[in-house]
Amino acid sequence: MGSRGLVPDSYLLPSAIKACAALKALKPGRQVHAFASVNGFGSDSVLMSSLVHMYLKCNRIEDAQKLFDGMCDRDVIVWSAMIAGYSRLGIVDRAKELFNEMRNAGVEPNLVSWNGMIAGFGNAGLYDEAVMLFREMISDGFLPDGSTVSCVLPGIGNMKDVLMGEQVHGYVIKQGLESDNFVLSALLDMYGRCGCASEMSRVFDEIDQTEIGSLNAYLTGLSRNGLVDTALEVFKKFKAREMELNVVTWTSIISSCSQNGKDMEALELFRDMQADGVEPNAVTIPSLIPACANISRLTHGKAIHCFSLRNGFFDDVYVSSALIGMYAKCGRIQLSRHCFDIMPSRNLVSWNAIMNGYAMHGKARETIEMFHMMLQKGQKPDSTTFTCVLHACTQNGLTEEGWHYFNNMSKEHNVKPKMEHYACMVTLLSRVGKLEEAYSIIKEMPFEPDACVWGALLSSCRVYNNLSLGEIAAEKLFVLEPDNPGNYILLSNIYASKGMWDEENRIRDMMKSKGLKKNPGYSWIEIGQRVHTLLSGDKSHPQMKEILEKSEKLSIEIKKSGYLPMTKSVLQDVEEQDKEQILCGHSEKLAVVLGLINTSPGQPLQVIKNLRICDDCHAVIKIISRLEGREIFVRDTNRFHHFKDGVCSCGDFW
DNA sequence: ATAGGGTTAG
Repeated sequence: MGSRGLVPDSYLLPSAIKACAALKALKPGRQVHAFASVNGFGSDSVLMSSLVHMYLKCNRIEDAQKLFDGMCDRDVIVWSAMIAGYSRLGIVDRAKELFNEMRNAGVEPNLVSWNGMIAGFGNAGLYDEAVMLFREMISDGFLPDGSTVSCVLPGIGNMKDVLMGEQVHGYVIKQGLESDNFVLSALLDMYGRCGCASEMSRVFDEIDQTEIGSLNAYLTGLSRNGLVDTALEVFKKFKAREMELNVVTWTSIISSCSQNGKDMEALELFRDMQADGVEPNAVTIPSLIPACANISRLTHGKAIHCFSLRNGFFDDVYVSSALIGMYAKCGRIQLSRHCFDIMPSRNLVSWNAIMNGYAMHGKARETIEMFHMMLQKGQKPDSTTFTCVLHACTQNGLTEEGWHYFNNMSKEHNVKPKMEHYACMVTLLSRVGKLEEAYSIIKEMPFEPDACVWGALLSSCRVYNNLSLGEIAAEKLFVLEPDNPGNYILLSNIYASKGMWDEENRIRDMMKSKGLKKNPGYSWIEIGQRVHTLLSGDKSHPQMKEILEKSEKLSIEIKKSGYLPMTKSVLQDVEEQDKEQILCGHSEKLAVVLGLINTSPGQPLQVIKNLRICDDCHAVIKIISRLEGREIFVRDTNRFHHFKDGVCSCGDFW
C-alpha cells in the first residue's frame, strides 16, 4: 500500500492488528501500534481496543493495561477483553475488580463480560465460584449462550456435580444449543468426569455430524471410565470412516492405552499416528513414555527421549518429568536424576517424579533429601509427595522417620492422610515385624481399610509367619477381593510354613472351587530389540538347552562360593531334591541366564517380574552379578533390585 | 467497512 502512495486509515488498521493477534505476532503488532501513534490515531477507541486485544493475545497484560488506562472512551467490549485477559491467566481477583470498576464507570456488563469471568474462575480451578457466577448472571436476567455453557461445564464435571450437569444439559436442549460443537464436547466431558458413561454415550450417539472435538471428548470420557476397549473400537470406527483425526485424538487414545495396561498398543498407535502424518506434540510424549516404562523397554524410552530432544519438547516440564519416571522404572535412577538436574524449570510433578524414582529404588535418604530441597525451593508438597516419602521409609524400614512424616503431613503441610498413606504406614510397621502396631493403625484409621491396607498386613504376616493376624487379614481380603488368588496363596503359605497341611489344603480347595489359579510367575527381559517372556517351570523357550547348560555351569560355581539352595522358599509338600529343582525353574533365574547367553560380557541386564522376587533368586542373582561381572536390574511388583558386585541395592530388606 | 468470549489430549 505504501509503495502505491496509499495510507492505511482507522478502518483498515484494526484488521491488520487482528491478524497480528491471531498469529500472536508481537513484533509486527508493535510496529502497527507505532504507526498508529505517529499518525494520530491514538484516540481512536476502536483502534486502541484492537491493540489491547492484540497485547492480551500475546500475553503482554502490562502493555494492554497501560493502553487501556490511557483510553478515554472505554466501552463494554474493551472492558470485557481486559476481564477475559486477566481471567485466562487465572488472576481472578483482578478480573472481578475490573468487572466492578466497569459497573461503577456506568458501563453495564453484557453476556461476553460474564462469560469471560466464568471462564477465568474455571481456569483458576475455582469451580464452585464459576457455578455461582453462572447462577448470578441468570438472576441478573442474562440468557447464557453456548459459550457460557462450555465455560461452566468443565467446572461442574470437576466437582462431579451430576445434578447441576443435568440441569445445564436440560437448558442446552431448551435453548437449542445441541448443534454447538463446543457445547457438545463440554457436555460429553462433563458426563465422563461424573462417571456417567451411559449418559455420555447417549449424548454421543445422538450427534448427527460428529465433529472432532466431540469425538476426542468422548474417547477421553470412555477411558476415564475404564472403557478402553470401547474407546479403541470407536477410534477405529472413525478412523475407518476417513475422519480427519488430529493430535488430540491420537494423544487421547494413546493415553487410554498406556493408562490401562495396553502398553504395546500405545507404542503401535504412536507409530500409526506418524504414519498418518499427524505430528506428535509436547502433550503426546508424556502420554506415551509410561508405556515404555511399564514394559521396561529402555531402548524405546531412549528413542523417545531423543525424539523429544530433536523436536524441542525436552524443556516441557511434563515431558522431562515423564522421562524421570521412565528411567527410574527402567532401573536407571542416575539418568532420572540427570534429567531432573538439567531441567530449566520444575513443578510439583517433577519433584514428585524424582522422589517416586528414589522411593522405587529404595533410596530413602535421597527421597527425604529431595523432599527437604523441594520445601527449601518453596514448592508445596501434595498427597503424592507424602506417598513417595512414606514409601521410601517403607523400603528401608525407617519407622521413626515414617511416623514423623506421617504425623507432620497434615499438621505442618495441610495434607490430610489418605488411604494410601495409611497403607504405607501399615506396610512400614509390619515389614519390620511390628505387626500388632500395624494392626492397631488399621483399627484406628478414620475410614474403612481397603484391600491395599489388609494386603500389606497379610504379606508381612507371611514374611513373619504370623498366623493369627494373617487369618484376620485374609478373611477381610476374601470378602474385599474374592477373586484375587494372591491372598489365598499367602494364607496357604503361612499354613504350609507351619506344616499345617490340612488347613493349607482347605485354602487350596477354596481356590479350586472358585476356579482360581495361582498367577504363574513370569519374567521378561529385553535383549536387543526383542522382549523374551519366561514362565516359571516352562521349558518351551527355543534356547532352553543352552539356558540349562549355562545354569548347570553357574550352579557349580555358585555352590563353590558356599551358597545353599533356600529350599524353605518352596512351599510345596515335596522332597528336598525336587524343591531344588523347582527353584531352578523360577522365571527370574531363567531370564537372567538367557540374558547372560545372548549379550556380550559386561552389558547390564534388565528383568521384570510379575510377582515379588523370591529369597533364593535374590541370593543367586547377587552371586551371579559378581561371578559374571554384570549389573543386573530386576523390577518386581514391589520395587527395584539393582545387583552389582555381589550385593543388591535393597540391602536384602524388601 | 474497524475491536471482545467457549470445548476436547498431560
